[in-house]
Amino acid sequence: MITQKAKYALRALTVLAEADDGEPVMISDIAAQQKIPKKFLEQILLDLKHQGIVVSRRGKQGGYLLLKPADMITFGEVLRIIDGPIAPLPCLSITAYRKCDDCDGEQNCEIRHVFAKVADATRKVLFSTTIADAVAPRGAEVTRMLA
Amino acid sequence: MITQKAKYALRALTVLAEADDGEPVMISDIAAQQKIPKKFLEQILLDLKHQGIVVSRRGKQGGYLLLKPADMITFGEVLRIIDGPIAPLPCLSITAYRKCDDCDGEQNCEIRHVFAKVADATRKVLFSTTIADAVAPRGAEVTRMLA
DNA sequence: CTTAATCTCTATTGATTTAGTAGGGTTACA
DNA sequence: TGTAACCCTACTAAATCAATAGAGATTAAG
Repeated sequence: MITQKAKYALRALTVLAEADDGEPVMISDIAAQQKIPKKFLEQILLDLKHQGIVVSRRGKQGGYLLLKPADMITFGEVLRIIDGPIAPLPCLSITAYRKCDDCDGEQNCEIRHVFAKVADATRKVLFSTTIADAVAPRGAEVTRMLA
Repeated sequence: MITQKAKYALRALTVLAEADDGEPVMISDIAAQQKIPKKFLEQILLDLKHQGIVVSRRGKQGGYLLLKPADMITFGEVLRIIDGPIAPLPCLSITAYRKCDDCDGEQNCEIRHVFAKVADATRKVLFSTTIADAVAPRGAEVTRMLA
């Protein structure tokens, strides 16, 4: 299960993706629109800012904007920032590798082998889907495939 | 990330799969062989027993045995018992479906749509791999595919 | 029939994570 | 210079994780 926080982050980004270019969106607007507790959303957007996903403008007329185009922001990178490693085992994580203390001999660990396949399949989906895909009207994906 | 408990469960089952047919294996032997805290393993095996994965014999010469052949026990069903739902969102769970309180209109929820693909991919791997696969010598899978 | 070995079950515990809340501090537009 | 907005840190209640503890039930062996 992904955390509530990650769900909030993804929803918030879709709001930013739908905003007019260069027009900052206020935290309170995003919170209201997506029913996200405002103070919690603040933290989330701050994280996303620190990790180079969004930028902010302070003071009156301030708010948040996407730093990169929506079709350059993948679900995978957002999940990594908010929820941490994608991999189901520490010894399979790309960003936070840690040897399993029990299984010695990773090459021979069949459990690892199975979960490596899970991790691959998961990454394929998460890193090939972007915020733009989440905003696109229904059927857009199919349309793109036929083009 | 799967829990430590799930990893222990899978390892314990591979030990049972490797035991001679009809020969019960004691908790302490499994614990020693796989470096699992014995009392913790007790609980795990009890769970697996209640869920019809293994059977036990009490008293002297007692121990645990697989209830089904190892190639009929999938990683997926073990994970469900120990860690709960496979799906990354409650609204995608087969065994523990729960409507997301925020996203109304599941058909139109694009986040759900993306994670549905993740869930499908994960299930494909987890329910097509069995304890027998985890015990089989390296390369067995390839051999089977070429046959 | 007693004893020791073995599984059975429930409760408890400490650490960590999750999902927020709280409350100032800082910036910048008007 | 006021005040609307983001910035940042700390705190907390509840749940989950990874065990540990200990009494009870069952069975094989002597």
